[in-house]
Amino acid sequence: MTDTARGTSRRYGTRPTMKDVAARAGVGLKTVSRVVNGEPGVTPDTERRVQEAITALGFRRNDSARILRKGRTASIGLVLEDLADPFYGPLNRAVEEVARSHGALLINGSSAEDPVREQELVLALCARRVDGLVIIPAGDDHRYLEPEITAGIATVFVDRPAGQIDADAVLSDNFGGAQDAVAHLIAHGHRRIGFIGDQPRIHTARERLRGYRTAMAAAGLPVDDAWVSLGSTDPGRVRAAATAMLDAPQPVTALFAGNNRVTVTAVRVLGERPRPVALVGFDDFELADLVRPAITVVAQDPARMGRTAAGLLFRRLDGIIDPPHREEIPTRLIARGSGEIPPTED
Amino acid sequence: MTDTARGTSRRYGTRPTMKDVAARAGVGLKTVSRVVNGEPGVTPDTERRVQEAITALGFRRNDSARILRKGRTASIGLVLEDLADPFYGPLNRAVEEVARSHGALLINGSSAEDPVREQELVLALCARRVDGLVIIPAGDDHRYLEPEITAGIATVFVDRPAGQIDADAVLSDNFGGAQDAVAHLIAHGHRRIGFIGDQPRIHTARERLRGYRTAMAAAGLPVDDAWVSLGSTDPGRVRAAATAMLDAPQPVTALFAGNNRVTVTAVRVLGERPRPVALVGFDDFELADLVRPAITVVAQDPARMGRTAAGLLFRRLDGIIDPPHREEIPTRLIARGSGEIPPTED
DNA sequence: CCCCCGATTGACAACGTTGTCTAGAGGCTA
DNA sequence: TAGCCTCTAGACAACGTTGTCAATCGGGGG
Repeated sequence: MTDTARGTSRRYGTRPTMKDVAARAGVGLKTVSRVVNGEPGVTPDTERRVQEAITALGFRRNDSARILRKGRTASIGLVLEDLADPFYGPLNRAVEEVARSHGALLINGSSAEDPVREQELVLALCARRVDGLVIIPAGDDHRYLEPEITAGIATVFVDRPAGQIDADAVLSDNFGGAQDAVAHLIAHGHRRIGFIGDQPRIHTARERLRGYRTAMAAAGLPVDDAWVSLGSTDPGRVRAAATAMLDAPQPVTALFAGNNRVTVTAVRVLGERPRPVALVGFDDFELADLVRPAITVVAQDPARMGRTAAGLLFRRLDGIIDPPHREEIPTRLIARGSGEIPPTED
Repeated sequence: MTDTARGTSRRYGTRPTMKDVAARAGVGLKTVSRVVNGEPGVTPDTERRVQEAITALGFRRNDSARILRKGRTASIGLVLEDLADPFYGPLNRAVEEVARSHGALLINGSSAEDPVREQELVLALCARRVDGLVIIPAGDDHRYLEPEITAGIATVFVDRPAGQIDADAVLSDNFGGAQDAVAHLIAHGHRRIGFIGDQPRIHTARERLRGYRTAMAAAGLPVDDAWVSLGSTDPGRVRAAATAMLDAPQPVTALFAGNNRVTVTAVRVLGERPRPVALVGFDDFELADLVRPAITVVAQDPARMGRTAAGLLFRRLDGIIDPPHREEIPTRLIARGSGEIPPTED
């Protein structure tokens, strides 16, 4: 780029800089910077001249340069499993609102539940020097983050804890919620209850299974291995698991679905069967009250999780340095009908 | 920051730079740059020394500086109405996937359907020098974008066209889809059909209303003003509108809901009424098939819209400069039951 | 034995902004 | 009127990287 192409006749794709504005307004570079940033010490007359030049040239401050100079990017990264998953919508939005209230932008991406992709994404965000990270982890080893955290990138894990490192985390009460769900079914007379959950490498799946087992044990009920199925939330897999439990010689009379995707598939499967089967799902979802029977769920509060996580992040960024902190968000059982169906024998 | 604090004993919050790596490896700065970027012309032995230094220091390239130098940020901005709205989930994800395949990150934010906030957000993204923008507009005047587009920021509008400027747009066939929906109801015997839609300043709401009116006119049916209600999608407003239409002396026998939020509220209202009322909704939604009756919808394809928009964006970024291009994505009527209910008189 | 060539390497400027420091103008006090 | 202080303004370096260019080295051909 030649100097002549700059300032006088701008070419397509070239933006005016403060230098150009300064030249046009007949002032120094720093004076433009002062006007742009609303710093004091500029005569009203000078300011007017600069403003006119800014408007005439269509100048817009280059935040890349500003970031480089100031060291803070005023942006935070959010890594979650799938941007398209409705469960993460409110969480995403809540994080965004908090970021916005702190003047920060949000960069986000999906890990697609792939630890490698999670790491790539996180490190790309670190290279951008985001001020902080909110991570819904896919992997279970986050030692790769240690240098970043040491270097000052605040990090908060949500929904699932970090693996192999000690970091802030905001989690649902998965264990307690699962206990409540199963206890609810037991209270309605069920003794053979199936659990279909997510892959066991996922922390929430393990915790919910633990809640299931604990509630069953607390009621003195045995658990047949055939009643427990952990794996992908692929509809085919879930459908097969549910069908197997329902067609067994001693079929389950109730299902506890480990997350909202499992619940949706379970609703479809149960709708096709003659005999009514009770169902409680972990995670609330829109329209759960419109399905017949309406679906009883253990509701999490994803918006609150997002708000809490982002709040924690910015407290850290503001220099309030505590030891890593783990926060647990309570769940709430919402009885709507499907969980109150009594057991029926063939 | 003193030079002694750098390179030898790093402090918390300070990251090593290429200069530090170079010093430690006993090579020049540019050689480190070459290794980091995988450029040719480095001896295996030198490369090894540099790699060791990188690992030892926990160096990570500062992309802010890189961006400043190279002029491309490898990031695109996505502005939509609400990150938490399930309709935008697949769109968001599709844009992200395309961005990822081009090595770009996604910065996104919600306009909350507020034109001022949209503009703030868009200009903040421009200040970050995103390479391109995908915008679901809230406002109807986008002249503020003209200098940015001239400066080379590629811009694609999705779901709704830009206002007052000529820009790429990817839209659903709102008019045709609405026509199909209403014609479907007419074919099932309805003559008094209500339309509850979004605020009239929103392009899609106007187009869908136009489709409604056209279909009615094509069947030679009059449209009573009391059958049409445009406004916010707030449940209270929608409920009131639906109730008024259904309680009128000449009540409507079918409802056409202008978007998924309206549809959901309509389902709730209709579920409370003794007399069955037909319903077709614009936008598909998860579980529409599980509600009883299952909901007939005009389905859009938000993932395809996102893919198309992002594809267009990157084609522009790759220098394929066409005149602004408008693409229309077809809709598809999915009959599930609620749209096939015949008219019933009191 | 000298020269040329390619390969490797590093010095230096530039990207556009902000922090620091200094210059100069003008007003006030003694 | 000299001296000091305040207020405005600009020169300059720095942020950490990459592009350009020149220097150095070793080897092969004449």
